[in-house]
Amino acid sequence: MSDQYSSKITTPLPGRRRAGPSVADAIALRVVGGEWPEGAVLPTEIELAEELGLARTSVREALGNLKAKGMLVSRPKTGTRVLPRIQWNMLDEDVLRWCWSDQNRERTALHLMQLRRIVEPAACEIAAASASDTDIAVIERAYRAMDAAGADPVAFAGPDLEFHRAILSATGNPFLISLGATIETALRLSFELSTRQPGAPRKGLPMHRDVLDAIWARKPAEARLAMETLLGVTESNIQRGLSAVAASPP
Amino acid sequence: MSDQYSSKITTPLPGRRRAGPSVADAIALRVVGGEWPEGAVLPTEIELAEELGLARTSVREALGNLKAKGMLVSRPKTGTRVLPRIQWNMLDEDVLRWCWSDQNRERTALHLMQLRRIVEPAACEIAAASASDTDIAVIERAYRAMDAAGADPVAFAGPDLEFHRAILSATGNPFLISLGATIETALRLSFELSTRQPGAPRKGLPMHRDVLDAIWARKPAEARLAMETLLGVTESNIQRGLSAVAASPP
DNA sequence: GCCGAAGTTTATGTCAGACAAATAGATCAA
DNA sequence: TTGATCTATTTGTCTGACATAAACTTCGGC
Repeated sequence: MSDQYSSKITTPLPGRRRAGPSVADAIALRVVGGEWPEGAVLPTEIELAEELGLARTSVREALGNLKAKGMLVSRPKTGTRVLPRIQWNMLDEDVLRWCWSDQNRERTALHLMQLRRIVEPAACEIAAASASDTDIAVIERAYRAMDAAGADPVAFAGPDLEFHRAILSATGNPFLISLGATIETALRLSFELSTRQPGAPRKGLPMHRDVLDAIWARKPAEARLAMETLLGVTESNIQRGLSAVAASPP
Repeated sequence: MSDQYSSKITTPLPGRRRAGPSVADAIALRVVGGEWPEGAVLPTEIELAEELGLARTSVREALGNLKAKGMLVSRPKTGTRVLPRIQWNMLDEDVLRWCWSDQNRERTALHLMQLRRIVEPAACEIAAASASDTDIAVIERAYRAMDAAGADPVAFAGPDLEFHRAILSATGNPFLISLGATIETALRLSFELSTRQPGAPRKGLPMHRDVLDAIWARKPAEARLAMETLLGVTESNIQRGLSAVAASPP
């Protein structure tokens, strides 16, 4: 019983790389890249496996991943089809990341900003009304880290993300918390855009302070207003970043 | 080449049922049911396969599905662990459906309502400002179908869902559209709750009319207000439904 | 007796191949 | 022409063998 693996067929198989989730990445990027547009049928699993140099099992795993995110659907004989983009779960971090490498990321950035201006002020209001002291302490710690980062945009980014995420978490609403993950990904992606202006992050610090103070003082209306102000400035930063990119392409 | 399948080993294998996505359902329900709490490591793939009477491949497919939704993570030797619920993608339709069968669906229902009151009035405002005539026509068609359904709660539900979904779609914002799918699932799930009062749906019809009229008239502020009113009534309906369930358990 | 290095164990990850089931498209009969 | 049947093809499932990684154990040196 201990030598169940004694039959040494042992095909050496030179490269047995551990592809991991990058297989799903590879296929997803080709989908958003338009190689197979909405409604198109992509190659059979066997063909994809040959093309990628993988086993059919691995390709199926990746395809199953994309199916779980609403990007694909497959039926016997018919094959695997690309679903219309409206059905994709854009709130999924991976889908968002993949779609970011789209031709028009400008529109995506503005849509994300629109979402943030809907969700974050409301979350701020709820947090000011019902956050626990622990929740507020997490927000404050993020603020202090932003302050400590000084003018370094890279060191500033992490605590900035954490600040906004902590506010969403402080609502105690699981759906808003999940949205927080989406927004955090969005922030990370649009980081390059919003920091084309060298001093921009540091200039936003007082507004973060206003948000924190309003939550700390348990004043929901003020907290909402402070966040609206902050996001207004952020949006114009991003818009300026977008025009800068348009003026001097990467 | 045509007889590549000529080697007839042909084990009859009595039941080769096509389990489909119900495997993921089965495992996910046991996860949300608390059989394996957050941080716990669940049985090995082989054990799960034996227990469910499936092949390891099928179990892996289901587990991969749950991994894609942020519920599980697995590493060699360590096994597959349940991630903390904060990391679950609650905005995914499947995750939402699975979590609905939780012990405290009351809190979930209220959190969903909180999300709706944040998102839908804002979406209404955007739709009134920028929806195309086609978008508005879709909303109007849903309204007419609600009207035609009369007092039948079951016939009323479908167009009701479509009405709210169409408004989210009319924003043209992919993220809000994805949220529409989440909210539609939420509506479908909470349908039983909000219609414990027999005449409740029909009574909400005029408020839907107000929303439609405001969008039609391109008055964003009014549209937002009308939706806020509608959701206020909906929330109290759901709350009454919840107390009714608490009073007389199913 | 303590500690680091090497071996062992065990779970997931990957590969390969044989069916099973479903179904779109072709074929054939009334 | 039309409807039922047959066929080919694609996804879905099962089985089993390894590959890889990491927790655990063992053992040698100090």
